[in-house]
Amino acid sequence: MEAEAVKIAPKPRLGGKREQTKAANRQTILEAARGVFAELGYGATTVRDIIRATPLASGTFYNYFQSKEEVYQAIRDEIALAIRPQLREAREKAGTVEEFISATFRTFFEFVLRDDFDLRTIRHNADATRMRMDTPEVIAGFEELREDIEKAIARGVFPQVDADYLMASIVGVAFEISERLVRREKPDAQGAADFATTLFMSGIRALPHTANSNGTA
Amino acid sequence: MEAEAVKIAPKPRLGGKREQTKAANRQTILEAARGVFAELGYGATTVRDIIRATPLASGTFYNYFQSKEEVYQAIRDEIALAIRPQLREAREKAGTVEEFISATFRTFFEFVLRDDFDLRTIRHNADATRMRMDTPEVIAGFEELREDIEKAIARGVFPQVDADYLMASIVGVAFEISERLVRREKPDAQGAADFATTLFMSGIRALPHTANSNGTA
DNA sequence: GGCCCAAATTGACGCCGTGTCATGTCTGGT
DNA sequence: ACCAGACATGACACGGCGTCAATTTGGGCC
Repeated sequence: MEAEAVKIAPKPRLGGKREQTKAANRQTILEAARGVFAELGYGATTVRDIIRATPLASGTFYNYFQSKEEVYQAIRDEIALAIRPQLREAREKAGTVEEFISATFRTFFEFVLRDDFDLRTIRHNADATRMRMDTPEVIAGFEELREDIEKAIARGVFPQVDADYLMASIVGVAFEISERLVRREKPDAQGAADFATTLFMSGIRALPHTANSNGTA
Repeated sequence: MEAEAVKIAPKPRLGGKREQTKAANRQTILEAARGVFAELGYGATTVRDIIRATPLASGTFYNYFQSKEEVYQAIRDEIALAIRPQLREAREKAGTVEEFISATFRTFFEFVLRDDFDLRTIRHNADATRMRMDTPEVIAGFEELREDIEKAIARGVFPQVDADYLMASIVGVAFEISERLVRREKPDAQGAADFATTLFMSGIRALPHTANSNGTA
């Protein structure tokens, strides 16, 4: 028992060629997958398609991922892990409800406009069907939002509302509006954030009375 | 050429056994699919699984649907076609913004609580991943909502807001809250509708200050 | 009833994606 | 130089996929 401790810990040197290759292969697969998902759409993509877009052998794929679902998850999780700190930071700075809400929406919409993965990937679904998948890290982001709301309530910044439903509402509005936002001719993250913020702060009647999706007066 | 016109028009008698069997087969497949989707989850289900839950042969399946996606679409579309008239009727009666919003949410949440298909089907996805698919008829329902909002604006009932974003917001809140609603120990459609309605009418600050998802004071 | 054609059903078939595993190759430690 | 273990490889067995020639069924017609 005591002697084993020496053999365990396979010394993961950061410069080790082994680790380098592993990391490189993982990235190769992920990048190939991004391309294939974007080209064929998630549904039509097969693990074989991903491997073919790679110099690797089919067996190698399964050393890194169990299925295309897991690859997709990894990609989405990467995105979620990139935006979550930004959202947290934006919300932490908020001293008022309005700042909290406004910063959340603006950060989210700006990120969505920069990241075109979702758009290209999900759209290619057959016909008019739309799809949305929330991976564990995305869902964890939802929970973070709920926690931040609860903290804000505890600090007295927020009224004492149902944090779960409020989180759900923010998430729902953020995702659905962003879907329309990216399709607009001149996508305006700030405008979308203003709309959502006003809605949450004061309701429908306070929304700007001029804007229209077509720009028609 | 001229004689053919007589033969065409295959006389689709409503009592014809042909039509009856076709309709019955279609229903058989749809019901089997509902069961299999609920049991295995959408992702894991194969067309073969659906056929096996049926006395039919594999080839027959393809006389009715092209793929499991199409079966799923048919099921969702059926649901969408069932709720859309209810939503339209509820909104048509509305004389004020509040009635419009309130009726939409209440009707939707009550329907969701009655219909357990989504819940059982989508959940079974591997791990924690969540999924949502919007079929054409569902999307058509979104458009109906947008039209109703535009009509209400034209009638002067609604302020002149961005109907597209407002529709998206209502849809997003409705779906995300309903997801939480069905998981609550004592699901309360009216309570959820009140929450959403208040949010849309007057914003966060007007939300009831007592409710909490856990019921903890 | 008997006849016929078209419509619908059947299930075996060829194709392809899946995940595995025995074999081979390379890395890093001694 | 040598070895052990980690990793890559691709052939393989399995099963789902969509098709299609053969068969059964339905109904119009006499």
